[in-house]
Amino acid sequence: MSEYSPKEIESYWQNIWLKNKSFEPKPINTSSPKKYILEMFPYPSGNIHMGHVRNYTIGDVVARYRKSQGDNVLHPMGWDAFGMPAENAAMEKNVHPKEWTYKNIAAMRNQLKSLGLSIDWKREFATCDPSYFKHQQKLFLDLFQNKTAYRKESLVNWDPVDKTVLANEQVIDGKGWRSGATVERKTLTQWFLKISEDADRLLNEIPKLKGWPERVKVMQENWIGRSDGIAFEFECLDSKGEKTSPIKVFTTRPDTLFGAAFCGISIDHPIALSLCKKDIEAKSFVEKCQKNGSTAEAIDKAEKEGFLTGYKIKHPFKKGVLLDVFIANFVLSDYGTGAIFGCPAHDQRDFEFAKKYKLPIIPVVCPEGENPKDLKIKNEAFTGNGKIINSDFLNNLSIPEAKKKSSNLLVLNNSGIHKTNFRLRDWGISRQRYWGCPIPIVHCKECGPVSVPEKDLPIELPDDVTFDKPGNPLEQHPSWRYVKCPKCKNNAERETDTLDTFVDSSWYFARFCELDTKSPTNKEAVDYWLPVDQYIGGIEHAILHLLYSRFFSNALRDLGHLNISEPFEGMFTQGMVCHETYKTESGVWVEPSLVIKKQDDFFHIETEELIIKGAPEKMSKSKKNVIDPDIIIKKYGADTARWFVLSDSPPDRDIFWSEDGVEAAGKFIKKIWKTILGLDSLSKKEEILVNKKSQNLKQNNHKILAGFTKDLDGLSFNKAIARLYGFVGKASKLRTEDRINTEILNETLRFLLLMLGPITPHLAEEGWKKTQKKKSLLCEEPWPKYDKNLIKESEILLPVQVNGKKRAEIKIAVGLGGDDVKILVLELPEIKNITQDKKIKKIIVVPGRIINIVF
RNA sequence: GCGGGUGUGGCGGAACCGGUAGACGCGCCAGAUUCAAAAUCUGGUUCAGGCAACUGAGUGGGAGUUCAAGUCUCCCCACCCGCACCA
Repeated sequence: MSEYSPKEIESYWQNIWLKNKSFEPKPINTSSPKKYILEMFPYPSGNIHMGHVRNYTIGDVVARYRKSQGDNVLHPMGWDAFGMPAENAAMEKNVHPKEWTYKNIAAMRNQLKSLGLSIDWKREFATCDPSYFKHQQKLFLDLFQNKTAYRKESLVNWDPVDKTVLANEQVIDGKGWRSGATVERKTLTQWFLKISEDADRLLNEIPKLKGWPERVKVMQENWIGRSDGIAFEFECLDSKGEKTSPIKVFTTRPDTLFGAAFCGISIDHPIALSLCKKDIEAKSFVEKCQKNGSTAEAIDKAEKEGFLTGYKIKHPFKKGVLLDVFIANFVLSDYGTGAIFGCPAHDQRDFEFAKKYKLPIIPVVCPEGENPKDLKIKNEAFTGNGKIINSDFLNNLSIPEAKKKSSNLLVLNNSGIHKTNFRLRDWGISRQRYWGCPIPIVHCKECGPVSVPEKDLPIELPDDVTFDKPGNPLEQHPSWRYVKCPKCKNNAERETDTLDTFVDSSWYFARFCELDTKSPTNKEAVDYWLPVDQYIGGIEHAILHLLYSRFFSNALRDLGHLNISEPFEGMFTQGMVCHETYKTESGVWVEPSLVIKKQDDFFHIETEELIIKGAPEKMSKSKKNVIDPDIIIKKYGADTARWFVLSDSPPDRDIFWSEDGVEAAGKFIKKIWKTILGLDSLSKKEEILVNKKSQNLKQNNHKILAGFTKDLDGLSFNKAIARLYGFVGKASKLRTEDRINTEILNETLRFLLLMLGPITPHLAEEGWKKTQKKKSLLCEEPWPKYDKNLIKESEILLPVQVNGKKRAEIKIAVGLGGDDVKILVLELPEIKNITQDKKIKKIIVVPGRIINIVF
């Protein structure tokens, strides 16, 4: 075959690799170093999209390259298969979630295989396989036993029509995204994992994550949000002036206590709750606050408001001073103690509150260089550094000194305790849904929540369910739901909540190490393979998935399933795949394939309407700017698609899909194929003599290979591909009359094929078979070695500057010393012209770099 | 508001430690081939001026350090992303 035909060769090689077990790793006792390469597993929506193509191509290049470098590579694939879309499909299309999911998996598996990925498919599993979630249930029971998993009441977004709990992002303008019903705040008993207990470790280990992008680490740090402060008590008087139980507050700024103007408590603080029972106004204020949404915008817009309770607190340092206690809408109930003291001069929220209620604004920190007497807090609170003023015994201290001194006093006199608070809350894992991993707990009136005995695992989902009624079908399935208590054998009920799908994806990477039937992980296998050396996925999982996985690894270590706490040694976040967007004048999105360009304007192919070209945006169905990978693979082949998503842009940046770009990639793939055949036929000419051109070619071979290797090591695929363009360009120009030495030609061809291997594996493999005498597979070949001595030049072209401006070039021998170079340079006609009668101050010679003449 | 990132030709992007700015690709222009087109091949392409050799300007803007700055320092500007009443 001389015509390049991806359709035939791609599926041919995919089958050969599979038959040959090329991508199954060697046994774990091998002497070669291990490399675990993993891309985030996909949700089986039914079709792969370009984001997957990019993600999995990047991973595949790394995996294939590492393998050729002699590493024992694990590169598995699976399915994040539980979750809402399957239930939505069940409701909309009347198809069972299980059937829908497995059908999608089958389709997507084929699509992924058509990309020619070096996956060990033997390890494939879906999180909805009972053989997977059986072990997850066991893990849950372990976590329940060691009290990492627990139940508590919590406020949830409740959709009264769909009878389900909604995630925050499913609440749009206070209404359920599907039903449109007004969402209620409801208290439900939910399962939680104590991730907050691990907060310090999760934070402290971030700097150790050397192979992670800086921004992901910063995002996690912010998310965990540690703050160190002090919790202490205010003595409290009720509206009759009688002493009641003290109010406990948390602050990071005890140094500003002398600026305190009020005390704020949250709407569900015990004092607020008891007040609501007696006071209608208090009650209506609290209700008003509750109605206000919890979305970011609602919070942003909400004015700071409070309700004067009549309670007063005693200032701990100022004898006889009493401050009002307000129920305040901006005090969070689930952070700190749900109560604060307000210092308007040095906290923006307190400042706004004080303005509204005309409370005193006393500055207690004076910025450096300002006169305390002139100091006025006008439009915003001052949160910067300075010296303490207006604060009695704290005066003239620095902020840290004042913090220390006031804290010590609070510890002595006001039950103060040094405390660290985290923004990170415990992880709510209950979902009132059918298509998720059942929680293996039975609720018994006598015994409480009881673990299902291990021998009864897995608790599978019942198949005979319908989705015509709102709510969780598990609740409406009596034979599944009503069981005997494993402990006392009395009537009891199964837990009908299922697990958040983030639980499924928090340990799948450990399961891939070995699909052990007896236990969640195989100790020997995880000890060998983990941590994942290179994890690759989208930035959208920068916080939750990665944080949960880090937490889970540590929890699993405590349970003896692993011996690492950090699961991902290297993390890489690839950019999105974007495409131009088109809209009609009335704002309706239009598919790019329906748009035609005439001169400088765009028109609809069918309706001939004027079309407005919008900014390139992430491919999404709603914007109708998706390109189906299937179509691209059918038209150009997988190698072209792989080439395109790797070329042009660095992998961590967004790429812009363009028809011209793919077209060009397709053309170049064909050119590579022709070049392979050309080199092959040239190399049959038996040239023994080594001429200048041969030598140049040999040097080029080794130079390109050295650069290409460096690029792959640094994940700079766009640069690697740019090198290949040059390499192939040069190789394609070689002619019989050049009389290139056969051995060197063979080397050119061999280097080319091996470099192509990770990027366009089918093309490379086909070329290998056709041109190399060895019967081996290219994907089993070791990476070629370049000769460092060959890369060194004997002569180099150096730029010559005059006063920092390039004026000439000079070719000199590499080892030539400074003074010799100076003499040569001054003889150059271009330089003579300029320097003529001028006095030269000095000549700078940077060996191998540049020459600069200064006058 | 806080935090992070980015800014280089018409476009995507190269440029190691400060040392020839614009590699490579797209697009565009010219030529070869062809009856013609497609495909392919060859060459050109930062901008301005010039027939040309050449000259001047140029990495978001401004200052600075240096023989030399896209790269280092300071101050601005624009855009993107994340978080956001966390006391």
